[in-house]
Order: sequence, then C-alpha cells, then structure tokens
Amino acid sequence: PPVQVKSAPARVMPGRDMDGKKIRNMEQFAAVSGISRPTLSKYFNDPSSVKASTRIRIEEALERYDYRPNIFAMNQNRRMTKNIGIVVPYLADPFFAEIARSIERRCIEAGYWPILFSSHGEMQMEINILDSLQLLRPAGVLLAPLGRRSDRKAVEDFCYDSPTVLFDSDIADVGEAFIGSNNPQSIGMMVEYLCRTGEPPCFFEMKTPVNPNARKRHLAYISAMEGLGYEPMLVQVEGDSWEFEQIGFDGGARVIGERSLPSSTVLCSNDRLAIGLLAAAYEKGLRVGRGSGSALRIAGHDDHPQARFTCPPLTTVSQDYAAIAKRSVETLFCLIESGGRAKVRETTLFDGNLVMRLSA
Amino acid sequence: PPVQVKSAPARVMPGRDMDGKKIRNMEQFAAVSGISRPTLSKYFNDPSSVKASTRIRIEEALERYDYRPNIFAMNQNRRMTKNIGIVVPYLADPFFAEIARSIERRCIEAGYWPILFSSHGEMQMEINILDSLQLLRPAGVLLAPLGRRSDRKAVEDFCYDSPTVLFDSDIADVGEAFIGSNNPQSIGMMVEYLCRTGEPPCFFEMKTPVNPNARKRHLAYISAMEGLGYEPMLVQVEGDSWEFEQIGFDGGARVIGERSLPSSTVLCSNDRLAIGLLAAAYEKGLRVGRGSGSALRIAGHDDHPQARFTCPPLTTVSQDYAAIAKRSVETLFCLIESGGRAKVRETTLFDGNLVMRLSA
DNA sequence: GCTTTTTGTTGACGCGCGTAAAAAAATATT
DNA sequence: AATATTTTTTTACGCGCGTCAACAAAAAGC
Repeated sequence: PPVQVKSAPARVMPGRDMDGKKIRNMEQFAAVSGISRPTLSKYFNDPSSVKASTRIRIEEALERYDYRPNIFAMNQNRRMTKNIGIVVPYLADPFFAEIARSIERRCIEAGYWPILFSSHGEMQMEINILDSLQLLRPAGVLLAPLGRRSDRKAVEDFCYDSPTVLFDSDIADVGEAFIGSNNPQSIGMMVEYLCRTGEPPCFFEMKTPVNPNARKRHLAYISAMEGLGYEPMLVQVEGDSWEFEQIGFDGGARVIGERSLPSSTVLCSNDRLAIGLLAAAYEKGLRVGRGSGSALRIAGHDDHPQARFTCPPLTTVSQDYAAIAKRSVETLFCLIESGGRAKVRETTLFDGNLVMRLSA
Repeated sequence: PPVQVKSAPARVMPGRDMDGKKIRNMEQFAAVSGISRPTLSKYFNDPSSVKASTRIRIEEALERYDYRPNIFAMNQNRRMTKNIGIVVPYLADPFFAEIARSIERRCIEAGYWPILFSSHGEMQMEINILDSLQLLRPAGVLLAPLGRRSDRKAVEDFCYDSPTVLFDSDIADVGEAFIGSNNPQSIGMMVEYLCRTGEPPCFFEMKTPVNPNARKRHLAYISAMEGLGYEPMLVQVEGDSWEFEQIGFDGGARVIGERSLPSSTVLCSNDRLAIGLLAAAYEKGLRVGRGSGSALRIAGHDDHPQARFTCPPLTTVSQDYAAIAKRSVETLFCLIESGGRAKVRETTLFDGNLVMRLSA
C-alpha cells in the first residue's frame, strides 16, 4: 500500500486585469480597447493584416487586459483551423519522440497548433486517432503510419478529407507526399563497409516486420550482397510487437545458443534490434567489436539516440532526423498553401551517413 | 541532395451515406432520424441518459448516416469539456512515454479526450503549453512539471483555473494532489543492499539536477548511509540538460580518468545516468558487474525500459509505472467529479522494488 | 486642395450546438 | 381507467467569433 500524506492545499488568486474584471469575449475587449470587433478579428487571424498603428494600439490594450480569443469559437467558424495533426506509430521509441519534437517546434514557429498522437503500435488505435483527428478539422496532418499494421482503407479515407503528408513509413499512393530515408543507399553503404573490413554480414531482422522500412532494408541487403558477389544470409527472429530490444534479445540469445549465426558479422535491421542483440551477446559471453579479440561484429541502422551509449558503442547509419522533420513540415506547408492537394505525389528520400563506432 | 520521385496521387472517394448526401449538423440528423435535436444532444453527452428504445433508434440511424457532432461547437457551449491535458517534461525519455501511454489509454476508456504535451525540458515551453492548455478549458490536467526549471508562479496560476494533479515531480503546495515514488524507501533499500553485498556505494548525480526527485534521492542516500554508519560519498557531475546519458558518460569518463571515484560501487541517481556511466566504464576498460573479476558495481534507479538491455544488465529499483499512472488518473477523476477542488492535498508515494541484475 | 486608395467601423447574420421552459407524448402506478 | 411519473418535443435563446456589405475615416497620390 502506497504512502499517503495530506496537507491543506494552497489557493492562489492569480493576477487579474487592471480593473480587476476579467474580459470574457472579443466584444468586451473591443469596448475597452476602442477597436472595433471585426478589426480585432482580423488582427487575431493575422496581426500583419491591420495597419501598423492600430496593431500597436491593439497590442498595448492586450498587455493591459490580457484577453485571449476563445479557440473553440474561432475554429468553429474558420474555413480552416490552425491545427496540425502529428501521428507517430510508437512514441516510446526515442526516434519518434525526437522527430515529433522537431516537428512540433517548427509548427509552433509557423503559427500553427500541433497536436501529437501516438498509435502505440496498435491498428485500432491508429484508426481511432485518425477518426478523432478528423473532428479537429486540421489544416494538415503529418502521419508516420504503423505500416504493415495500418488499415489502408482507413488511412486512404482519412487522406481524402485532410491534407496529409506521410513520413518514415510509406503506404503506396496514399497521402500527398512521402518523406523518408533512402534504405538502398544506406544499407548498401553499410554492407560495402562491412564486407570491405571483415567477414560479409548476415542480416538480422524480424520475420514479420511491423514496418515497410524493414522490408526495404531486407531487399536492399540482398541486392547489396549480390552486387558484391556474396551470398545473402538472413537471420529472421520471431516477434511482431514494437518491443524491438526484447525481440532482438530473445532471438539473438536463441541463434547464439544454437550457434546458428551464419556469419560473425551481423547487420541488424535497426538499432533497437541491435541493442537487444548486444545484450544477448553479452549474456552469452561473446565479445563484440571490430578488434582482434572480438567474436562478433554488430551493426545497426538509424543512429538511435541510445546507440552511442551501448557497450561497445554501436556502429550504425545515421538518419538525418532534423532533415526529415524539416522537409516534412515544409512539404505540408506548401500543400496547405496550395489548397491541400498536390498535383504529383512527391517521394523524398534522404541518404544516411555511416557512423563508425566500436561495434563493427 | 535527397532523392526525389514523383507519381500521380491516388484520389479515393470514401464511402458516403445511403442517400449520398453528407449530414452537416445535428439539425439535419434530427430530421432524417426522426429524433428531436435536444434529445440527440442529450444522447451525445451521455448515451445512457435517454430511454433504451430511443437510444437504439439513434444508434441505428447513426449507422446509416454516419454523423458526428462538431467537437468545437460542443466544447464551446459545454460547462465543461471532455479534454484532459497531459503534460510531461521530456517525452524522448521512455519513462514518460510509457507513463503517458498508460494515462492516455485510461482517459480514453473513461470517455475523455486526452491531449499530450511535452515541455522538451524547457521552461518557456512549459509555460506556453500551460497557456495553450488553458484555452482548451480542460476538465482536468495531469502535470509532470519540469521541476527545478518550472516557473512556480505560472504553474500556480494555471492550477487556479484548471483542476490539476501533479505526478512524478512535486512542487510544494501546487496542484490538488501529487503522485510519485517513495525515494527514501527505494534509495534506502538499494543502499542497504549494496552495503550488504560489497563496498558501500558512492552516489553519482548531477551537480545541478533538473528534477526534485534527484534532490530527494540525494538526501535519502545521505541519510541511508549515515543510518548504516557509513560516510556518504558524493560524485557530482556537470550538466543541466535532459540528456542524462551524455552527462553520465562525460562525467563518468572524467572521474574514471582522474581515478577520483571514492568507491568501486556507484549508485546513480537514475538509470539514464547509469547508462552513460556504463558506457564510460566500458570505454575506459573497466569491467562492470558483481562478479569477482569486476572493477566496478553500478546501480541505477527507475527500472527504465532500457535498463534490462545494457551490458551488463542494470541492477536498479523499479518504479511501478502502471500504478503511478492508474492512481494519477483515478485521483484526477475524483477531483473532477468533486468539482475540481480537493479539500486536502493528498500526496501518494509508491514504494520501489529491487531489481537485481548483473551490474551490481 | 482634391481625388483615389487603403483601412476601419457599423450592423447584421451565420456557424453548430448547449440548455432551459413549457407543452405533449409515452410509460408506470394505483 | 384515471392519475402520477418519466421522457420527448417544441420553441427559443445564447455561446464567441467569422464574415460580409455598406459606409466612414484616414492615408496616399497628384
């Protein structure tokens, strides 16, 4: 039973306006500020749309009376709200947390109101979020879909009503644009590096990946290996949740225990799997690294925030979070300005960079 | 320059109603369903408030015509919205991501509309969020404040208008209740364990911690050590951001390099610092663990999602995320039902459990 | 100084729904 | 069957703001 302590709550009266009376609506603010309500309305929708001198008068009054328009009344009547929906598949993954942070900031700076949702890896949750989001009549939506688990029809229908830019995971022909990473390039580069510096890598992945990137990386690995004249070697582990570390750990412990790893170099489909695999290798007493005393080289993909703090630090491919966020937001803003429909669906893929650390 | 591909976007016409005409408002839905608008209004605010037979009629019509009330118009006029604000200090920390997930789910199940915000570790951001949140006229708010960086006045003022329950970090006498963890108990337990099984621990912490829990753990460590008849040993590292791993790594590398660690057993103020310290120890070639061949024992606090995948797996104290989330939400719902004001400010602290892994 | 152009004001209506009071209808009770 | 009770309908107003048209005032151009 938890500890409980009770105390008298403090009641603080926050500062009110000069006259002590709270202004309830734009009408009253118009009265005290000496500006007509329609002009105020114009100002709040775009401060630069009124003459500089009146703008100053309004802002002076605003300081004295601290009034703020009712957001529900605004959104109800506006042709278009300032809402921007941000939907990510799994917020407990720092990759998405980071990219969401970056997107949020940019939206706020542009005068929009970002609202963040996480599907928590569940299809039904994603559907519910899209349903809710529609009620908010967003000016635009940045959607990183679940991927394999997404209900294509639901996402399609959603995109019909709300201007949507997809990022991270693509769903073919859905949404007005896609921004992601160039998996063939990044995997190709990593495979080339690993082959050049040691034994050619096997590919460590989930048997039923939750994410289309995983499939693309799978194909990219095979084609890269074949391009270099090597036989692809796949290690597929069980698991279909978003707990990648656990999946990597369990699967890794099994293949290491069975001694069924086809190569002493392992390229993981993503960093979180690699972190799990590192833990499994540690448990099994296998030394990981590119030094001579090591039994295993492990590489990842994404340059996850945690990747530099693993033991040994993880060699990986960096995704440019900031660039993906920036481009996604810019694309959405263009879309919104052009009325919400794109003439062509643009797909933008960013190259990754090799991040050499000690694990491979 | 990123790769770009263009393709013609697919345009899909999502399903419309039987008659092909979209219902625009409750009035029209009343017309087609044969139910009066006020009754519909009642139904949407509480389906169980209308007679069973009419409820069935409404829900049948709802299936045929797929109408959904305008949420802005609803919130504008309701005495109280169904909005629940959730504010966490740093969403890129999986601890908060996890707890937010749990809270969100519970709110949805109770028929509320949770909206998640992250302060991203910045005071101004927290202030802005509280400002925005006020505009949403939330029925209640679950706030995990930044802590030391919070603007007490701003949070106080906010709590005056919106029923607020604090969790994780306490701010004395602010909000209607606080739910957190029992740091004296958990640190005491860990100190006792470490003393019993080896050299007494020094305490590894940030010099200027961002979080009040850190201060409580600091004091708890000192009192636990003194209680066992040992001299407290503090290791304080620089850094005041939320990038705890980096801070732990930098500070750890420094003290290890200087050989200034006062004990071979290190209790870290939280798991993320410990993860950074583990990485530093690895880099410096120090073997970590409780075995005989190890130079260092490292323990953490929180049982962070990553903690079981470090090398070696991290010995730590688990915080019961689910219990904290559950109690926080329950407390808020009680608060909302009782009109938003608590007679006494209840503080609830959950005990931690020792999680013995290999690092200490 | 006058005219053209920009900017603001006035007054009115609409958005979609909450809500209240009174009347009507449906159901329950005796 | 008559009465009491619950539920729904009717009617009407209000919420706070967007937006429009007609007009007035101010600024800019000559």
